[in-house]
Amino acid sequence: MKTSRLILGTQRENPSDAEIISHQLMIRAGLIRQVSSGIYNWLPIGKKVLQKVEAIIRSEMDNSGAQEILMPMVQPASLWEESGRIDQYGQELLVFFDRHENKFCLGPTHEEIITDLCKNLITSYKQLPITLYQIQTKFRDEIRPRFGVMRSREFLMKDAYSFDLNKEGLDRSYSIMKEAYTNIFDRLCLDYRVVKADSGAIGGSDSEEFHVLADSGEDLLAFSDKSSYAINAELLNELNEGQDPYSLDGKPSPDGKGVLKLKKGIEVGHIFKLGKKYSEVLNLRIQAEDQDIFPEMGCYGIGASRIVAASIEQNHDDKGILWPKPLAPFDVAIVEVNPKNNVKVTNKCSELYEQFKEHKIDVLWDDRDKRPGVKFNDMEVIGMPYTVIVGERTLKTGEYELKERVDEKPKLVSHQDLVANIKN
RNA sequence: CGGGGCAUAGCGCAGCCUGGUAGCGCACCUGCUUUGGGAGCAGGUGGUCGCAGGUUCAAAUCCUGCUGCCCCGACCA
Repeated sequence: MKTSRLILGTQRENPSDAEIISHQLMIRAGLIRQVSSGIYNWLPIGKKVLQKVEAIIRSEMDNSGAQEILMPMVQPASLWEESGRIDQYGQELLVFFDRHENKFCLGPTHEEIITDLCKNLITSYKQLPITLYQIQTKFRDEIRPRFGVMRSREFLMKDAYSFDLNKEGLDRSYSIMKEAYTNIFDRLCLDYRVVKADSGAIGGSDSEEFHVLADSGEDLLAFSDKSSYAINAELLNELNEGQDPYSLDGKPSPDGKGVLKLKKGIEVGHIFKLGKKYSEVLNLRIQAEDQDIFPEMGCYGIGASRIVAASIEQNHDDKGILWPKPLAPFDVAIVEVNPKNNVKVTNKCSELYEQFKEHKIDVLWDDRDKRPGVKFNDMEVIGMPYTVIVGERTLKTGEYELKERVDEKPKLVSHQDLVANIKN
């Protein structure tokens, strides 16, 4: 891709209404533009990053044996009435009517739909265990959307649902999914923690949250300094009858080992053991050997769009985003210095551009007739992991200037090392 | 929903108090000069001043109502 054709959408100034760094940078780097409160357009660069996140999630989900499906965003409200959640969810559920005056809602989650689907799809216990997942747009009419895509009303989510014959099976499916989550967040290069959590409106028994550590996080997490004990402070607080969560700092850990330390986290994943809650209420009955059973269900969510913001919270400097390589929108940028001055420079860029493409390196060639500083700044704010600088200065030497985003200055490398470095 | 703030060009803002031709910087377009860290000069494009009503000869500006957006709180797989 050449920048002369790419809709970059970078901006020099911070938007006045963005408070946290990831929101500011997502707009300045041209990842998103706001449409309405909590509703965003994803521009080309942002969409590419989002797709990288999706691809990692998809590959680990597939690897775990889960099967991808796609469920509708629009759901009949009758299913929510049947499950009893229409009142429980309240106004966060966006309800509307079609031309026949039938009541529908925009799906904030899909337990009802998937359970209903499986009523016809799963005809025998021999088909269990099964885990189905989708990556899809959700809508929750949040009381107060904020911080860009961090807490938006419309957002991209991976949600998975497991069905097992019994509790032991559910434990297995749950731990398989937990392992898949660990792989996913590792590959996403996030600094995260797994904590015990409140299962909230989804219901069920055990539940754990995956939190990206960041000062801008909206959740308070408590960790023991001597053991692996970790819990959402909100939940611990409920157990301790509503005291100030911050007062937990320094208190003895409930597991008796060490004292509690507090940190803020961004919830990017949540896994639940639902049990029979939905299978019973929606009457998902499956034939087993000697009697019908209600399968033990689990559900597993990951906020894909939120991960983009969370990654930026952990990876930025005063110049812009510092994407970890697996998330970067491109592998490398070629900055062409003063394109109009010297055809040889352009020819060299063209040659490199083709070579990168042959090596399956996703390359962005900044061929714009702009001053070098403008290009450097643009490539830095969007967080290109590598930039090759091509200008008259180094053209003759036969070496290449390769600048890593995290480094102050470029280093001179041979052609062979250039490709090797970028692919590493 | 309670409290606070904002709404004027794609972005950032001034003008409003004291009514009288809608402005500045950045971005964008054209030309010339420049060229290794956000260039200079000259010319240019782009606005129902959030919406509706009112006062007035005249409203971005004064009055009333509404809407949208942001922040704090409550809430939140």
